[in-house]
Amino acid sequence: MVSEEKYKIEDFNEWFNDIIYKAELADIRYNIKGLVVFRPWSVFSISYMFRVYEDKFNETGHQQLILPTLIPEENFLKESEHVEGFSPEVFWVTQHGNENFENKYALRPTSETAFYYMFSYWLKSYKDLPLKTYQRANVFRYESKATKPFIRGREFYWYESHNIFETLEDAEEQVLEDMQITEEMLHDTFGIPFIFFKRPQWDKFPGAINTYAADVILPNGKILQLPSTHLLGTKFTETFNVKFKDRDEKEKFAFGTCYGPAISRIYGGMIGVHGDCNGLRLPFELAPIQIIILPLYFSDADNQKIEEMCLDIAENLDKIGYRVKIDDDKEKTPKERFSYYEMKGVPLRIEIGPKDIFQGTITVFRRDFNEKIKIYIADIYDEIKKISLEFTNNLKKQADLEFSEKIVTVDNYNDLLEILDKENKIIRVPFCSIEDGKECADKIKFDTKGADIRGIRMDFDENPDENDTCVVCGKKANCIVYIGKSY
RNA sequence: GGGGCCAUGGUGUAGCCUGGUCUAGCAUGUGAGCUUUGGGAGCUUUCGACCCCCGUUCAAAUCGGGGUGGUCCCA
Repeated sequence: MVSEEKYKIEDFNEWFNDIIYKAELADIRYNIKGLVVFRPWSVFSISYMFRVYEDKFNETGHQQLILPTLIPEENFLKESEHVEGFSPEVFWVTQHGNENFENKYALRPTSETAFYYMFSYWLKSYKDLPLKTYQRANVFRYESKATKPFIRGREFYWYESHNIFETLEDAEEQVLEDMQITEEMLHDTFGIPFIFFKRPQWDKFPGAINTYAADVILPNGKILQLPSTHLLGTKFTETFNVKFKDRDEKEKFAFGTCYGPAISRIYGGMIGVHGDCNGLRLPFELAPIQIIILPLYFSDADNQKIEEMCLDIAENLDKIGYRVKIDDDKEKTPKERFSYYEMKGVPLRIEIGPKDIFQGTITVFRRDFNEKIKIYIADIYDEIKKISLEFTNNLKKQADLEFSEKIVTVDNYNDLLEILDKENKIIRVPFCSIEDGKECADKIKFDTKGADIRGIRMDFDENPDENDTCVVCGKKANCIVYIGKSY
């Protein structure tokens, strides 16, 4: 692995590819481009993410469904903006055996056109609303950009939640709930800082009235879009004839939202945000092994006693409920085993050697601070409990600090260009409008070779001063936007 | 969609420009054995590779064409 922190910042791509391979997260040698094999170490954490997300959906009144992977072309073609947005990326299933299907089927790139087709059967009365559903699914998009394990694959794994409501206000409430869920999952549970933005009108989900998305900043300053939620209004309900009879006995179209946390991509983002020059760092709850115990044998030591102590502690920790493993591989020196488990992101490592036996201690290495501490045997379980409870929060605090340092406020166009060109930073500036400021956005994109207006933040109100002007066109600024280059 | 770079054992690479000496070097890994073990151990031994097709040539890992795959940058 690398010896300098700056490696991760300056050559994040190399770091990422390296860690994917060395920590055995994914195997990219599967012989279809953009489709990769997820290996046990990543699958464990990803499964955990799915579970906590599922609990959260259930808790907030969503019902779980399973819909088919194939979507008939006729469903897909119904909503024109949706078609236009997704068509270039759709995988089509066109034949069975050697015979062509009369009408082809899409491998779902997203499932609005499957859900709304069914909603039209299910929705009859205002009493059926709200109808909040979700499914766990793999979806397929033929990405033309370079693919990257977890971050951008042609098949990825997500939850998609599709909800319909009586009123636009109810739907808007749902968007807020989706943001709250994102905060609790990504930030509180996985320790990933982000900002939720309302996207500019020219950068919406195909078929949405408004799009809101969480942006994460990777160590190289590039932005990774994580969960997004979309206010669909009546676009899909009108297209699919999803109507209900209201209290006033009139038929009305329901109002829809959709929310799509791509778990595989969240995992990729988490790896990037928490990792360091020694490899992965995983939140305590997400680590496949939470505590690794290493006996340090010496030819002139009481190795049997060391071994017994390791077994004893392992057994007790296991009873308490930690995921523990002993690695007593005598072929590998301590150094090698240290590095290996640090690289894999195991949160805590217990070392027990002759010195520990002599002193009545164990040595604990904690991956959140990368430091070793001595703990007296009598205090082991209390201390480990304490560390385990604060571990994830420490990762989160470190990530929050890095995140805040990556955002720079500027008030003129030259500074904006300079910083976007030279530093791995996100810019915060006054801007004319995310409704009709596309010309200014295009100019920025052109001048900076690719930076986008990410939108206005949703977590709190942020207004420009009276005299603030758009850094591009000089008109009165009506919003504060954030600008950066995306993955 | 446009452009650059790359493809050699399980992995990372040298060799390619200037074809022959390549029976393909090095590191790591793998199997066996001994000594080690508090921050990627040492010795002995074993196994293991030139992406595919076509062409040039007496001769191709090396040159040319095509394909496939990877990777990075730009829209």
